[in-house]
Amino acid sequence: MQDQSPPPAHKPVPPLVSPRSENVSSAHDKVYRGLRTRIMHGELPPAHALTLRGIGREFDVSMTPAREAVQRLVAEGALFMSSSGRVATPELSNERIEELAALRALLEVELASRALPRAHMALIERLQTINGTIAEAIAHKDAVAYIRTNLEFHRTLYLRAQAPAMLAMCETVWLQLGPTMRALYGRLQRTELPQFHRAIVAALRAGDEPGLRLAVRSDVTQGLKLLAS
Amino acid sequence: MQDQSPPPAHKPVPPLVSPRSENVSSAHDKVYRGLRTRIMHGELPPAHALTLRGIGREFDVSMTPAREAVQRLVAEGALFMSSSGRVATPELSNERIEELAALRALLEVELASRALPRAHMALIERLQTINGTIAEAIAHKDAVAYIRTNLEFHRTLYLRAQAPAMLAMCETVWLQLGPTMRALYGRLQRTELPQFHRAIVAALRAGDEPGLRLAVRSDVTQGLKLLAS
DNA sequence: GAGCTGTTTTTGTGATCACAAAAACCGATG
DNA sequence: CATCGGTTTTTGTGATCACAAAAACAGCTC
Repeated sequence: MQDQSPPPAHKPVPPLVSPRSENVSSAHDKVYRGLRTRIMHGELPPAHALTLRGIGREFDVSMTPAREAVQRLVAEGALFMSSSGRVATPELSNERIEELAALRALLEVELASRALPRAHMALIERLQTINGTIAEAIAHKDAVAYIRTNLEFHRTLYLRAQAPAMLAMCETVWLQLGPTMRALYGRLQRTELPQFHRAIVAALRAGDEPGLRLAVRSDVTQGLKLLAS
Repeated sequence: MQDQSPPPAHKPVPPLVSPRSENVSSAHDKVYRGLRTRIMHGELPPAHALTLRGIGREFDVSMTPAREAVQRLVAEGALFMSSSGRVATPELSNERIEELAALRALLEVELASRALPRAHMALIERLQTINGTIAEAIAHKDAVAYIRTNLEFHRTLYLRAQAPAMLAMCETVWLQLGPTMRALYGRLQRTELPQFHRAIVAALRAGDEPGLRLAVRSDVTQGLKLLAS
């Protein structure tokens, strides 16, 4: 009976590899950001289930930071939590999608309108470059790359609006739509490049505010109308 | 001091008062909702600091659910977290307040517009009743009651819009403005009852959509314009 | 062979603990 | 009297554990 009653057992101090030095930015933030970009970029399909222990294993942290990250994403609508606490990416109803599309239109038209007077040449050229990257993603039939670069186009423009709270709300909507957009563009297999993006650039160049508002509204609305099929 | 040398003895199982039976809805939700309504209703001034252990003591839970609730509120912008992890109610800059006011106008005009075709007589009468309660709160110089009933007026109307995602975003904005509204109305000491609320009710009764949009926009904007003083 | 029941595994929840860093405190010194 | 130094206290962070409930699985009966 060598180890009959291991009295201490109380070894709660694990490695402790000295987490200081270097701005690790708190482990749960790493998990939060990792999951957030994955969801927003459409790397996860709708109704994809996640487990806290699985997340912890993947990001090499314990359950505590994983839970905080998940809670935060649930609060933002990026994940849905069942009554038993299980979390999964949302499977949106048609009414919900239409409502989120209306929200996108409302917010993004305003953001674009505010960005217009501050849009200089360098910004417009950057937007055109991004448009080229989007065309590449479409040519490669890479849905994730398409979603990511498409959002980058919009964010680049809206950053000029100098309206951080409004942009944050906008990104929350994108987050909620992430898995749905993946499912949508995944089965859509579009081959044309976004026509409205060119209209946006043209309106910016011309300083045409009504044209810009219409182009943004059309771009935001068009993709999400196809799901009625 | 007083080296008790507390023998751990490994007794991690506390009372465990059988949390089953009854839908306790998970302890952190109780904390979240409690803090959320307190912040939204303006019971806390701006820059009011909170501690996890203090929250846990107040709601009679441990630090874990308190942390989750705080994380969630931070994600929604209801609390701000310093780099060292301390949390406090936000002290908004003037630009931020103006931006949030613009967001309120954008969202609430749309919500009111969507609610208009569904607004029946019972709703209009309910709104008038709430207006009476608001007048009482003003008479009693009760800032918290004023904020609470004022938000109730708006929420009652917007619920008819059948747009839950939009209403949720709207409430997030209210949440961020809670402490600021307390500070504002606290030192304002207004005695007149809200003129635009009557305009909203009148426009609803007349089915006048442009009038409704203008009235809502004015009501939302007016209060927050005074802070330039 | 299909359906149901009892068991086993998985999973979320909340409490506790050790630790690091920030904050508060407090005394000594110029 | 103010300021600086060190010490003590407070506070957030993350890991771990026990437990309950849900899910998965197995075995048994009809």
